[in-house]
Amino acid sequence: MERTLIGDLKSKAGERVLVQGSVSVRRDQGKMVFFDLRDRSGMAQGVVLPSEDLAMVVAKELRPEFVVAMEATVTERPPKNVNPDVQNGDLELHIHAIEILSKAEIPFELGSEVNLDTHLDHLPFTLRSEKSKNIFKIQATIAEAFREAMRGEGFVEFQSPSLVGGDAEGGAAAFKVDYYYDQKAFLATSPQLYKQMMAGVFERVFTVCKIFRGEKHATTRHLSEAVCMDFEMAFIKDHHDVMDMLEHTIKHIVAKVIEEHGDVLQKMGVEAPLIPAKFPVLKLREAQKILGVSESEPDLEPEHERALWEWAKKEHDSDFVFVTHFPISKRPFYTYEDEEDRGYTKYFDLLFRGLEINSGGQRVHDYTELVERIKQKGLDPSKFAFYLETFKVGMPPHGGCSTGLERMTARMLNLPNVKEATLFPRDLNRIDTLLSTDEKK
RNA sequence: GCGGGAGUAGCUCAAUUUGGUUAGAGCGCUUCCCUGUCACGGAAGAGGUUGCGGGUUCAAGUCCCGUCUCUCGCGCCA
Repeated sequence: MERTLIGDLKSKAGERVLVQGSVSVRRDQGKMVFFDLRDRSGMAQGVVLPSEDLAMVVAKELRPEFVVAMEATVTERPPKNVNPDVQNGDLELHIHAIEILSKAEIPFELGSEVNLDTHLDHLPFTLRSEKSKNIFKIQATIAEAFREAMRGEGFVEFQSPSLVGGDAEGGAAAFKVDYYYDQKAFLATSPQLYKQMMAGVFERVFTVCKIFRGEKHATTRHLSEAVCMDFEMAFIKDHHDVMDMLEHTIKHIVAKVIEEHGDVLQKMGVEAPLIPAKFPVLKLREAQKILGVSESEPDLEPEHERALWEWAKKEHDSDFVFVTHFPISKRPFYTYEDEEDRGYTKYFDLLFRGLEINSGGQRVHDYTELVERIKQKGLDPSKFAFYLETFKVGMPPHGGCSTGLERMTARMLNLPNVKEATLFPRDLNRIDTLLSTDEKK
């Protein structure tokens, strides 16, 4: 018999079907046994009636998470037994035969509220909970919507290398790789330099890739391994072109998440993001003035970022706010200085509900200036010859930005810790062990 | 790395400001009862070296020191 998905049972009333899935709960009534059975398409109640002697023997053995195949007749429930609060509450499966495909022994009830640490220690199990499944389905939608928006604007997706010969940003701590005999190698902390090279090839490019940062700290917003959604575009006027493009992609992402998962957001008690007609934009110094903090600080502190969210909500009905014009001294060598606001950059951060989820801006595209800027940072331009060739062979004005996928997911769903929006989070203390077969110790 | 908080049953947590009998609860688990449950219900039961090491005391889950782990905040950043 062909497998029938639980989501399709409604159209099979009266028919005998084969369903396969996992037992969620068993309610043993003595002479009758009820189950909730779920598969990828949904949940339905099954019942083993007293007349089903053979099935009853197996039914008594079943426990939560047992994987089973059942032959059953799809039956409409009598009106008094209809349960309007659950999926398929108007029908049930009258079970004739049960085959146990896999037994299960679970550490605790699936979906119970556990501490983050416990959740992470049992990921193969806890990721199966409704909440986790919803989080990562939505995350998949975010990445998909990003790609959609990019393709719609003529961007070409490319694959960025993870093994690189140096640390592009200079600041972030890179993981060293011991492999090459005579060259240093690292895991990429950003696709930045490759993105620029590719903008020279296709004008408009994007990538969704892993980045690795070995920063020695533990916070609710940092991971050693994260996913970034980056794009880079040529022939821009200035950073506002990048911001407009970013705003367009964010709006597309939010709209698609609401369209496909609006009911889930509601069930999770999460409000849809506040999207104004136009995201508010503040220069760093304006933001500092609003917050009443010193305008000589080179960046905003997390506390200030959260305060700025309050401001954006109140003044602009927005969960998003751009902050631009950070001092050039604190930014990488490729950052474009604003000719009309010397000492400050055509760069921005995008804050979403008080957390930096994106940063980007216009890059230096003039070869001579770039060499000069590398020197100013105390770096050796000859070490950047490969990258610099991009500009030597002619490069249009360009810019781009990078969105943290986990951060965006976490803010979208009001998850306090970004690790909750990461399937298998790695940080200073955590990496999955007990995977290898030859671990003898 | 620095600073707060925490570590008690499989999970989530209690254990009276001021140390005191055999460390409790809910959920889960095991066995039994139950023909309409849907977080089923009922009865009984198992389950703990209170993270680890040391100390103070007649007496330590509780106080002190060390150590490990988790968690939150901060520098940095996606």
